[in-house]
Amino acid sequence: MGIGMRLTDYTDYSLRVLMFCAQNPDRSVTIAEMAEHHVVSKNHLMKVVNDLARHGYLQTSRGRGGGLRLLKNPNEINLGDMVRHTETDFRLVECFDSTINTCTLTEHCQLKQVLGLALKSYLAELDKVTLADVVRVAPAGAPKGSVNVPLSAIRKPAIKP
Amino acid sequence: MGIGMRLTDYTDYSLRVLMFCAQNPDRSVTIAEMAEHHVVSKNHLMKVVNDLARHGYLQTSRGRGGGLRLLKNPNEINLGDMVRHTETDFRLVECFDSTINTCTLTEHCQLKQVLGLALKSYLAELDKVTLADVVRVAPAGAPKGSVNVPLSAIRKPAIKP
DNA sequence: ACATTGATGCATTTATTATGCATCTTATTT
DNA sequence: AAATAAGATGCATAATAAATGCATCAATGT
Repeated sequence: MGIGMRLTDYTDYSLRVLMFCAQNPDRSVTIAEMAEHHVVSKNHLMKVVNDLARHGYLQTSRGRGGGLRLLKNPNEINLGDMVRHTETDFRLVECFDSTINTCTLTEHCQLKQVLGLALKSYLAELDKVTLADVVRVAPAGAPKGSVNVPLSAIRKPAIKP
Repeated sequence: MGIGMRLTDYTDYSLRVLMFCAQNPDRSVTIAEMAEHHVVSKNHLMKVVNDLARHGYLQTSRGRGGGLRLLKNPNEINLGDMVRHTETDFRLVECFDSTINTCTLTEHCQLKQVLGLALKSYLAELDKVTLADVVRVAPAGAPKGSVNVPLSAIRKPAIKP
């Protein structure tokens, strides 16, 4: 069992899109291009890109010559914020709904608070980091255009004794 | 979208089982009892309990009068360890599998490390806490035996603008 | 006009989790 | 010894969420 602390591919691709844009600041990149590069469906990236645009990360333009551009400087794009946007469900254990809860444990149970602190700590760590920190420009002569591997192909089953 | 940082019900119930046992140190508690109290299927709890037993948290005994007992002191049971046991998938973004990866970004991409640090920070926070910290014994006269609500009944859809 | 590119909504597939069922083992009680 | 009360185990099914695909529309440049 366990889905645990895993982030969605959605978040993963959101980050990749931003990284890709950050690495190509001098031009418009297209969804098709990234879909090919990352071996994801265009449709999936569409939504990712669309969401990023809605959140003000990207400027998009249609038609020939169109594509995406970062609207912010990479060093102004915070990973914590990103993850807060793309990951929607931070429910952890919402075992105690105040309206219906009658659990005896509740009054003295600190679980919720503890997990809340842990999550806070997780995000705080990401808050320290910007896109610029994770994307370093490739040095001249680095192999370009190599093909990426789709996430789905490299999923390894969680090993559990 | 987003499953995000949510812990599984499995983890949630694991914690609840331990908490329940911790609150009844003077006797054996049964799975059926907890299933009723927490409104979960016995089958589900069976696995939870079984796993906890395998990991040395619980002593189980069959037959009439049997049930569960904590094998450790609540203050020796660490929440970080617990979560590491019950949550199996800490993959985050395993976008870069060394054996097949040819992504250009990889060499200069710090994403993995950054997310790793964040996770570390999350677990470190839980490492500070023991079962004893989250379970405080109810004061005399507190209402006993009130009924809990199954997680499935209180799931609220994630709201996203 | 046409081609290219993103936008949107809905449908489908896949993965994972949660739950249920059947059967077996172990212990206790009578 | 038989009945009963527990947990152990494996397989099957259902529920949920995520990933992907498809169809159609809107905008923009040539």
